[in-house]
Amino acid sequence: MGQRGRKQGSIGVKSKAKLLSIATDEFATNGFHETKISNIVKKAGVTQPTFYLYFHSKEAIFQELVSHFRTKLTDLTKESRLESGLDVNTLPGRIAVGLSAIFHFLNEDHQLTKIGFFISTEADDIKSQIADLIASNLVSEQKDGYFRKDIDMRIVADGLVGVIERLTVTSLFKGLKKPDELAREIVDLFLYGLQNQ
Amino acid sequence: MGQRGRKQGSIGVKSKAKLLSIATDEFATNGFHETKISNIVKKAGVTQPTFYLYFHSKEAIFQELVSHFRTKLTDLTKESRLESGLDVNTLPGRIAVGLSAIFHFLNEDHQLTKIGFFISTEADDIKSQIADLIASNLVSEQKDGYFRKDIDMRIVADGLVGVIERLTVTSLFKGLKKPDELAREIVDLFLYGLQNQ
Amino acid sequence: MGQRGRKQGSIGVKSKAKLLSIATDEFATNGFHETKISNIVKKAGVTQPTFYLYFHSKEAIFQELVSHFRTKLTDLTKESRLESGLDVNTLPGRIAVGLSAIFHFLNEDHQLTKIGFFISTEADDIKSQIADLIASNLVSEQKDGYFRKDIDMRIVADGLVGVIERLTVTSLFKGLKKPDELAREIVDLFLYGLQNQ
Amino acid sequence: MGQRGRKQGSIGVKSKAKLLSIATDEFATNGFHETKISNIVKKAGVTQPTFYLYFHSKEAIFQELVSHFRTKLTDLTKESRLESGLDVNTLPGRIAVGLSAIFHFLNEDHQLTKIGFFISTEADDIKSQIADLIASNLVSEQKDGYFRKDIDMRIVADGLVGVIERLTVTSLFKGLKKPDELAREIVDLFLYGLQNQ
DNA sequence: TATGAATGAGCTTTCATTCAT
DNA sequence: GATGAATGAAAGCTCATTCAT
Repeated sequence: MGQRGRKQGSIGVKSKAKLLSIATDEFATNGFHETKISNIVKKAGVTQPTFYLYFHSKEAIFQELVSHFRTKLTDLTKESRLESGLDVNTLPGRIAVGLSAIFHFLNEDHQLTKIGFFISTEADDIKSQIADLIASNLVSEQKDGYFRKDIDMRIVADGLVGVIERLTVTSLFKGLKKPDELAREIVDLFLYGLQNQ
Repeated sequence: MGQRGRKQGSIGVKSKAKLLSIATDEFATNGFHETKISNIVKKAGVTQPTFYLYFHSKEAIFQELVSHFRTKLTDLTKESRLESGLDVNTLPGRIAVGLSAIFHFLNEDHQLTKIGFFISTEADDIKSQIADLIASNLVSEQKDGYFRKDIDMRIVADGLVGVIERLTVTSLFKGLKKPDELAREIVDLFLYGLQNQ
Repeated sequence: MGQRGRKQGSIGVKSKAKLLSIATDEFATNGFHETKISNIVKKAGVTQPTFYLYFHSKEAIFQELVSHFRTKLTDLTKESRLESGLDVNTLPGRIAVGLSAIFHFLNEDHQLTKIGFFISTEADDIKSQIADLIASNLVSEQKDGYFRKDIDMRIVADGLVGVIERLTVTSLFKGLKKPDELAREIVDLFLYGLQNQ
Repeated sequence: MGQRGRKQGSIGVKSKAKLLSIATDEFATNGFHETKISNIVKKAGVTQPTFYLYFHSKEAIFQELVSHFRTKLTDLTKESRLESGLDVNTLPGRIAVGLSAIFHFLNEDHQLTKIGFFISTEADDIKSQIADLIASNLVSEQKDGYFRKDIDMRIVADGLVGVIERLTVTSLFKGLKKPDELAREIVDLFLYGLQNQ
């Protein structure tokens, strides 16, 4: 551990934050392997050993970013479960709120989202975890009579994660839609489908 | 004329095919950077210079795999456009056919699919291209009156690609659903939605 | 005046002593290069700059240990010279006394002995110095008629140092023999040899 | 392993031998840590990767040297055991022969001897192993009636190893004595002792 | 008497790639 | 069609040491 793990004054905290922020950019832009510590520290205006004052290794700083992403996202997903006894008319709006919160988070730091969703080796695992949470929410909501019963919620949950992931980059990141709009449109699609009514 | 301007006899063809096949496995399993040429040639039973007889570079062999994937997938997508004047009742089945063909292809070579969809830098680009094609199909099908008009087909197309991508790994690769089932369920979801009718 | 020209109060003295003691353990256990200042200070509960308050450098603290060892050992060796006019019958006992004192010292602090005898670059030099002193003792004792004249006392002295060094680790440190026993047995061997009389 | 372990032509063998020889010098002169691979390859006229073509690591090349030393020395020691039924008058000569062979080997490559006896971490272990072999020889020779029975052969063996080690550097390496002389003098000392007869 | 923060200098190791044969 | 041998270029990481406070 060396000096890592000792108390840090405000200067140290600032240095570490700067390194984290630059690392986020670099990892998101160039991927893990193409990101060089030498480059990060150069942009941060410190030397290589300083980097190792705050992070164990290249893997460690990357992991710190991924873990933060995962925690935030799973928390938001958990919070999106709907209570029972809701008026069916309010359903679309209520679902959209949860989804919108997720899109807000994903939109907050594009670079971090890229890392968590596409760059990290855990990306797949994270998406599965989110899908699990969503599936569990959907099943319980299905039991509450909010949704039709003849559909496999595992498929819906996985599909929803795919939709979120894809629209995040194609629509949200490009500024084509705002989180709330996107949430509303997805809810519309998933609730009512494409059929000509 | 093969790679690098040399004529290749059957031995050369065999070596090249072997290298390609092993490379597919390695890239899919370990990613681009963790895949070492030294490892590929060891498993293929040839030396490093032999590798360079068939491929310009590590990038080149990787690109060969990705391009193949992209071509096959875009072709299949193009073929899935529906002609006009269809009976609306046959619609779900007809859509499912196209989708099923795509899942069949994705299921054919898991490793190649992983490369094209998740490992390659172009993954995002490929998905966008597929989404473009699907969007164009959907819009024209929408004009044919097959779908409701008050929905943004860009969103639907991107979403569909996300659904395909995600369910490919979570369901198809794990053998939980067959291509046809998966196609049918997705069509069901996208046509009729989740609402309790 | 202490190290580096500063007066040292009792706290400083304690810190320095602690550093020295921990350094002894570390150097003896891990060797010079494997011993990290960062490790020493961590175990001592101080920071790196504090270390440099008491010692110029890693070399300096090491040197302090080695010098102490050397001084003590050479002093003991000098004291072991026998006066002339001794009764030949008391000879073995008298020699053993000197040798025993040396073993006592070597046994006092195993870690320090390891450093002085095996780890330091000067180890060889120290042993040569001891051998010189012993040789000079032996030659003068030889002139006093205590030993046979047809033997090269340089060889005997060097050999004796080798014996001391080796038996220190193989016998003394393992607690197999006490200093006095060891001294007596060595004297027996060196005086009378292995021959079947 | 990379390319290591493949068949090597005569050029490769030469490169490896050169690296080994230079490494021996460097390790013996500067110790393990002060020896830099960069220095070894510079002196060998090759680049760093070439080094790793032949050796796994710095540790590995060092180990190769130490193992060779250990094997040679233990073999020689085993061969020095005396058969039973010898004329007691030939004893000193016969013992000296074995000892002389050992000194010849130690004198052959001073640098390698330094590594095996003083630089390697295993040095102590090697000496113990040699002492074990010698002890076993001595005990069996003692049973054959070649030596007095009232002496602990463990002590003699360890002592002898110390004597060998020390005289190797102080006498042999400096050219003060030849292997045979040295062997003879040591035998004289160990058989008859210092006493004035 | 002590520390938080930082660094200069350097080391081992890796890998894609190539040349001569 | 294939190989033994070699390399250019760099990357991650470590450590003793110091400055400002």
